[in-house]
Amino acid sequence: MTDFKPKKWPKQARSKASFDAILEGAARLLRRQGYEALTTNRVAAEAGVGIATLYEFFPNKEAIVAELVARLMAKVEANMEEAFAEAVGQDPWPAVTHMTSRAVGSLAEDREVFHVLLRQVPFVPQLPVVMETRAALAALSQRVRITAAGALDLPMPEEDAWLISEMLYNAILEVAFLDVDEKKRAELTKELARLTYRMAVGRDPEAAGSVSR
Amino acid sequence: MTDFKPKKWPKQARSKASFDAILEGAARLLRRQGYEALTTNRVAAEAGVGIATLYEFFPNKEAIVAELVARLMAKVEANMEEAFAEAVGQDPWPAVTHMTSRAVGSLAEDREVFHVLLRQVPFVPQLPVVMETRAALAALSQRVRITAAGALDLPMPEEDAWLISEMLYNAILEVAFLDVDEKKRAELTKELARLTYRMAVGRDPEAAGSVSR
Amino acid sequence: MTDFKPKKWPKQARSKASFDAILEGAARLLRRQGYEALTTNRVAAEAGVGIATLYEFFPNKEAIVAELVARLMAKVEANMEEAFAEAVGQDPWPAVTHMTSRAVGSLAEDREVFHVLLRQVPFVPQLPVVMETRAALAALSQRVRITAAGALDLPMPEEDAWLISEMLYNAILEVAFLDVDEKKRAELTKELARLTYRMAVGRDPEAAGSVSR
Amino acid sequence: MTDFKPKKWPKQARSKASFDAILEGAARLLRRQGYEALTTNRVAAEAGVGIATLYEFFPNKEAIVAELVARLMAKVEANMEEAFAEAVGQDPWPAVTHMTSRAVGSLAEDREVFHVLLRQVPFVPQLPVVMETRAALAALSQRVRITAAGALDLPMPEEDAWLISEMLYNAILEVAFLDVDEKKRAELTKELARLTYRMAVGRDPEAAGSVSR
DNA sequence: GATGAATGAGCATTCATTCAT
DNA sequence: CATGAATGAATGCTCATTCAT
Repeated sequence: MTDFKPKKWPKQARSKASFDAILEGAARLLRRQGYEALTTNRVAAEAGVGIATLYEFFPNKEAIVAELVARLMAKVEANMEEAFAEAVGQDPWPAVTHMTSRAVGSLAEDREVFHVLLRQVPFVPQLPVVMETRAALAALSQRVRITAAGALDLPMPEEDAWLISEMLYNAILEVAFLDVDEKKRAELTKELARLTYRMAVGRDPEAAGSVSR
Repeated sequence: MTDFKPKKWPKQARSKASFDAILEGAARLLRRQGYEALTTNRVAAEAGVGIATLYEFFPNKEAIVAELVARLMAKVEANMEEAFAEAVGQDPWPAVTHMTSRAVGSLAEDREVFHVLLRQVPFVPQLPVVMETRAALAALSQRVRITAAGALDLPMPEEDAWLISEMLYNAILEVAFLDVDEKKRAELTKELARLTYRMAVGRDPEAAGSVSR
Repeated sequence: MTDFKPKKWPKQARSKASFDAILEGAARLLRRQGYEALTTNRVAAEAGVGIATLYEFFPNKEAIVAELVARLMAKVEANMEEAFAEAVGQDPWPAVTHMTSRAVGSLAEDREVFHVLLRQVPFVPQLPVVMETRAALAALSQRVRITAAGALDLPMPEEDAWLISEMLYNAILEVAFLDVDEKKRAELTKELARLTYRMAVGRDPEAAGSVSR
Repeated sequence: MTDFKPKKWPKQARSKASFDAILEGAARLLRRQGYEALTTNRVAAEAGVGIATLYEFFPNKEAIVAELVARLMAKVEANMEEAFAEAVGQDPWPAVTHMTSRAVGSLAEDREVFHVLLRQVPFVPQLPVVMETRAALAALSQRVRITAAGALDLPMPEEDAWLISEMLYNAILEVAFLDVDEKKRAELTKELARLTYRMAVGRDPEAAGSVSR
């Protein structure tokens, strides 16, 4: 029904600037006032472009939000892939710690915007780009469990994996959304990784005798 | 700013009926059309009362939603308290299983409404009644850890407890929101309890020997 | 696609007044400025009601126009039926004169509005109520030909009847739309009747030896 | 108020092509979507020229339509003049048949476009070029009456001529607009000529004996 | 206690037109 | 000669809320 894609992509430098200004204006508005206050006229005003320019690029309000989500998620995904590459070959415990930290970190950079987008905008959680990013997270927890030596088998591997990824995803969001200093967030992130490890492997990563290999 | 309380409570049977009809109408509309379609005029029409009657009882749209949330949450809390009472004296593993199951079950009864309310309405997660219910869950995970014999110590008890309750809360919601048959939901719920136990205690509840190592 | 019926009909006297004011406002605007100037906000302003009141009764602009057409056409049809009753038993020539005159007269009363509606509004000629009124006119020319004694047969009765009614319909409109005094219009109307008679019967109604019976 | 003339006429071949493309684009759009869908941006897109190029040639939307009308009407008029020349010296009945047929034929070629232009665009019927073409038709009916031997006198020659030309003009349009095969259209056209003859002369062109009574 | 008619501020969206390149 | 990015005034329409009955 609603079209979530831009009408056309900017080609010239001049239109690229307008396009970006619109997305930045929308982000600023979301951050300051929430989704209910996001109106197309306000976005245009905030972006410093005419309302008609906005509609030159986007077919409707939803498409602006969707494109903003896509851009933000692209950053998150890039971060996650980088983290994944860095984690290759590491032991599972440092690996999960590192990746969780990168996930939280990349969301925390724009935490107010992510908070509004992911928790207040009805259609955002169903956006393909969001679901794909969640899928990447699901892979993460799987990987931990499989790599960890002596991991206790879970009786319903598929279901447990789903549950763990749901829990991890939501907890990552909650930690990222928190308005705390970075030290505190880092502590929480480490504990989150620990709890994930406990779920996936069945014991504490730092318990005596738990070193893999 | 917004007033989340009813203007006045119904005294006579006649007004009680209108009051209830409004809340039920709102719930039906949320279930069928989501929050975006919830308008005061439609609620009144769906409830079969005049729009002015609606405003006789509620100062604004938000107050209707808040009161609906309060009623639904009251049921959840009642269920949880009952479950808590039943769990007294049980071992931690059956206790957490039982309580998780009751939590999921009471939310699943009205899952579409809860889904819309808790994930699409901006102000609902911040409503006191919701935050209180979440606090109850925090207690649950704490209790499990403390009661379990030989539980592995967590390095940041307060933070870990918060994280576990966040994860449990969100996962309970996700499981309750799922459109699956009750058998499947029960399985997922049991696994959710297991994962919570693993997080809180540091080992699987059904692992051979109940003390790690 | 578009809905041409009022959303709801006024029940109380108060709303009846608003409903009528809207239609009258629309008519005034059409008369003064034409269809292009007919905007919902202007209609509401002209009618002296709030824009929301207008939308309380009509689902869209087209429905206002359609209802206005319906009301005007009802008057025309009533006039035509009356004229028909009066013409029963008369000779064809006075009968067709009389009926043409009534048709022209009832359209001329609101000639500017009819002009705009029937010649400038894309969907009006296709409106059922308009097509029905035209059908009534078709019957008229048929009747003349059949009743007139010694009428020369037309080689394609159906097609000729259709053509005559098209010509009569359009000429009635043109005569009614003319901005002339009533005497002049009456003269033209009589001549129009004469020409119609000539078409249908094949000779002049006042030619020597042309008296029927 | 509105300017109905092109801003400038194309001189070079390149601009001639743009100019023509714009008019053809407009015609295609009118045919497919009607006047309401005719926007300058769409015309430019359909024509494959930039919007600014369109405004290079035409001062506004109306001028495009007016020029399109002028071109179409020029074809009709050319046809009519040719037909007139061919009819010189013929008897009135074959003459009127021939000319009516040519009129209908030239309109029918572009019937959807003519339909939209002449019945849905407010200012088109008042355009000088249209009124001139109508005037040509008035001459036709006059000519028939005067040339026909033993024509019955009409009491108000001027008014009757005007009425006949109105009726003929509108009927020609209606027959041309009809979505029927060419054979059917030819039949209707012949009957239309017959009815015109009957109006103008007062008897059927094929009645036994060419003098009434 | 209950009603429904009435409302205006505000929203998403369109369109003819301009102007710098 | 040609362009496309940019625009603001204006349009159709919705919605939470009030008020006279």
